[in-house]
Amino acid sequence: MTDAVDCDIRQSLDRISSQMRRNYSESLRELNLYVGQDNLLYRLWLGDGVTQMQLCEHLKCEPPTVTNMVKSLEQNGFIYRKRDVDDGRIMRIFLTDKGKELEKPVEIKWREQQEKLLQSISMEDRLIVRKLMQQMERNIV
Amino acid sequence: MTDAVDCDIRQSLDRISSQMRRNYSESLRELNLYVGQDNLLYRLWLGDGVTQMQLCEHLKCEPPTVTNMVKSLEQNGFIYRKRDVDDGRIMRIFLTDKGKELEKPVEIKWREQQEKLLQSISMEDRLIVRKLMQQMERNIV
DNA sequence: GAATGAAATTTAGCAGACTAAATGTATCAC
DNA sequence: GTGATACATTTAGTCTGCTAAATTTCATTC
Repeated sequence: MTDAVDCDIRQSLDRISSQMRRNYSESLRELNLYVGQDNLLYRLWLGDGVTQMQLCEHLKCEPPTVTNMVKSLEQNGFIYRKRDVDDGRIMRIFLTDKGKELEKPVEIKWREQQEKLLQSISMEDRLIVRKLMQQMERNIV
Repeated sequence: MTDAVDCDIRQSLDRISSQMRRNYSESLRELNLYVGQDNLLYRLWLGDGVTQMQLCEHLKCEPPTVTNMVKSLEQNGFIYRKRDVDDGRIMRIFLTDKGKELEKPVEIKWREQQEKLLQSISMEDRLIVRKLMQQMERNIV
């Protein structure tokens, strides 16, 4: 019995996150963004001029992944890169106007998807789920 | 407030599933498998000779993804493909001995990861989480 | 039975994600 | 200042995942 529940939770988690990814992907394509790029831009909306290593930490991914994402976003005119004047190893990433303009529309898409995910779940239940998911996060680090 | 919780849940979900993916990936590399291939093999352990379309449905992904996964698994000697005798469009996928031998070791890895994810969470809470996640699954289809 | 349409798979091309290895730059010790 | 080491980024190559379009085979309809 224990096993069945455990297994269901893992698989359920998997199905939810991959379906969410598909939904976000589809939704973000309307803004000419690929899924994941929104999260990189989000870090820049909080304040740009950030290094790629800082983006790595925020996105929780490896440097080559950031290199590719940054390249793609630059080619599409959402950001630009500038080498640091004091430390030649460092690339600093900045938003273009086109990149800044996406903040509001992306926020709307996020809200829509979140509401869809949690519809018909009460506030109490949301709090419980959040607490337990935070525990899971600590468990798997 | 509502927003904050919603957002936390979405992001938490994201962090958990990507961390889980990393953990599974690392764990499965010891068996010479890439993450996701275990799930394809699982379908074959239930019974092989399955078509690629059936694998699509099981993995909930698109045909080209299955083509690539099957190619990789075939090259590594875990499975082989045979064209259906009655319908020349269909490829049927079978396990090799090497593929069959992975069932137990993969099951152990799954159990390990699941236990890690849910440690220190009570049975009641697990049931609650499962119920709410099932609701989320229905929400986002 | 030839043409049309539907189904299963593949190809090409792109994105996120990874590892391993290379490059370029900075720092620090001697 | 030269050499060793550490750090930020890039390159090359692989995998899962996708879409769009091509291919092959089957089924239907006229």
